Amino acid sequence: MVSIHQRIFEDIEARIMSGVWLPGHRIPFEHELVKEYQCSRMTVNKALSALAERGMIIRRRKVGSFVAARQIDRTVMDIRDISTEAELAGHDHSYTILMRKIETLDAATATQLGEQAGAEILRLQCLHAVDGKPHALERRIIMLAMAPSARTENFASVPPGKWLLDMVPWSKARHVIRAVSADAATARLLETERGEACLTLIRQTWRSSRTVTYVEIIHPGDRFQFASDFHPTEKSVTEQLPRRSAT
Amino acid sequence: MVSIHQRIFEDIEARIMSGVWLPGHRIPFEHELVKEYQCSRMTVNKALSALAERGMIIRRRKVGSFVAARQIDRTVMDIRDISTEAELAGHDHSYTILMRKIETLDAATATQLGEQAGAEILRLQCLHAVDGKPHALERRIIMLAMAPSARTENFASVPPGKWLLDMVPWSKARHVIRAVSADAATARLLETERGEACLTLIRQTWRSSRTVTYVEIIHPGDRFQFASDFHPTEKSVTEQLPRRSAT
DNA sequence: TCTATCTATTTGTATAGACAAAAGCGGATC
DNA sequence: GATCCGCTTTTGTCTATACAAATAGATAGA
Repeated sequence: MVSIHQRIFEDIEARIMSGVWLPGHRIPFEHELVKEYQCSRMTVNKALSALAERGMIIRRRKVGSFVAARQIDRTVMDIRDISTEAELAGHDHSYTILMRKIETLDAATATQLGEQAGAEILRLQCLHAVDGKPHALERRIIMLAMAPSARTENFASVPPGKWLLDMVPWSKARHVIRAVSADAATARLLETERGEACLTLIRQTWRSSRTVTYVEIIHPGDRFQFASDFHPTEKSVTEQLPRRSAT
Repeated sequence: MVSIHQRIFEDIEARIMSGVWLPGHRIPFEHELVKEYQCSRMTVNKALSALAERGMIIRRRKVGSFVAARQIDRTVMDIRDISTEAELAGHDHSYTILMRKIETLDAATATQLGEQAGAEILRLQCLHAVDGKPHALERRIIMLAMAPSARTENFASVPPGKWLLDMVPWSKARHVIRAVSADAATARLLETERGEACLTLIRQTWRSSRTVTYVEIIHPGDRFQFASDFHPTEKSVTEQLPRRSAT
């Protein structure tokens, strides 16, 4: 039992995905689809608007709707908290806080983060293990002004990444993935060779244009990779249970 | 000049993003918003449906609409063709085809790709340079059964990645990002040290569950990184000019 | 020839009204 | 208490209609 607009959506989507309608091809005008599907224009419009919203077609007044140039290579990557990721994959996750101290932001780091030097920060270093083997080294800075409750949190039971996501709202995130060679200290902690290629994820999150946290997560290259499947068509169904209101 | 449904959308979005309405919070019922904005229910419905489509709220009949749990850490990563990327950044891009030969798929590679050994493939190796410096080594396999026109294409004027995107439809892609140490051959081509950390992107694309192409793109770690900004709210505006129809 | 204006077409937005589907809730019954 | 039934609320879909905005193409004018 599907609705009409959904059927129109899927019919057109299928023709685009299968290559029957190639990029640039003009999709029937709304009034033509109205005739074809025996429904009102609003219904057709809803279907086409959804396709446009999804980037599959482009619509221009007086001109028509066209199959969009292939959305070349934009992919959605799930970048999860390590503990969440390990759990999902059915692995065992543990972590150790190696360092936790409150200091003030030095000039160099401040510039790097785009913040004022002298701001009070919590600096954390944390070693994650999956199934007993070192899996990632986390170096984190938390701006205490943006997350004051971090001052008294010892992260004994919840790892900092997860804790922050639950406790501190953010509005923008920046991710950078790079490959670096392990320096001596990192190699020792990760139980790998010095110079070994490591996959580093850097994440900086902001709330109203002020940094909330900055973190580097360094994975040994032989034990970790990012992967994502991408179906250009798929809806992002991320049903999240609101069964009980948090009032 | 914004439409009403857009204003409703943005008002609610802003309250969610700022943390005024936390996850689990009940959003006013449609009829309440109708009163507040002095508009019809269809208009309110459009705004709320869009928010739901975007995953920011969850709607349940008879119950209401609720702010969704924070979409923790899903980020959209633009993984573009190298030449496109370079152009966008205003850099100069050139490439050399190092190898181009037609062979049959050996057993090991076939297993890796999930295809039948013995299939005819085009094997390519291509060195990309940006602003005159080696930037990436591309090792590609094209399944000739899925892209027969590749047989006669010499990729002299259009790099293989771009050519494939334009010419060959695909329905699914898989991306893997990993860090590896450069072996001797790779290091020489990329003009870097052996053992240097490299950022490798692997992409495999399928059409109707058969591989179209498989490619490894190896970047020197000191000259490349993946980066993406993520605003949980933002629409994915990928305006692509259809000015001239390709009929 | 070039420019400004008009016109027709297509999409975008909005409305009021209708009914359907889902689901919480209370009451009746066993 | 457990189960079923019907009531009510809220969202989901659809229609018919209307006008606005954009704009390609035609037309008129300089």
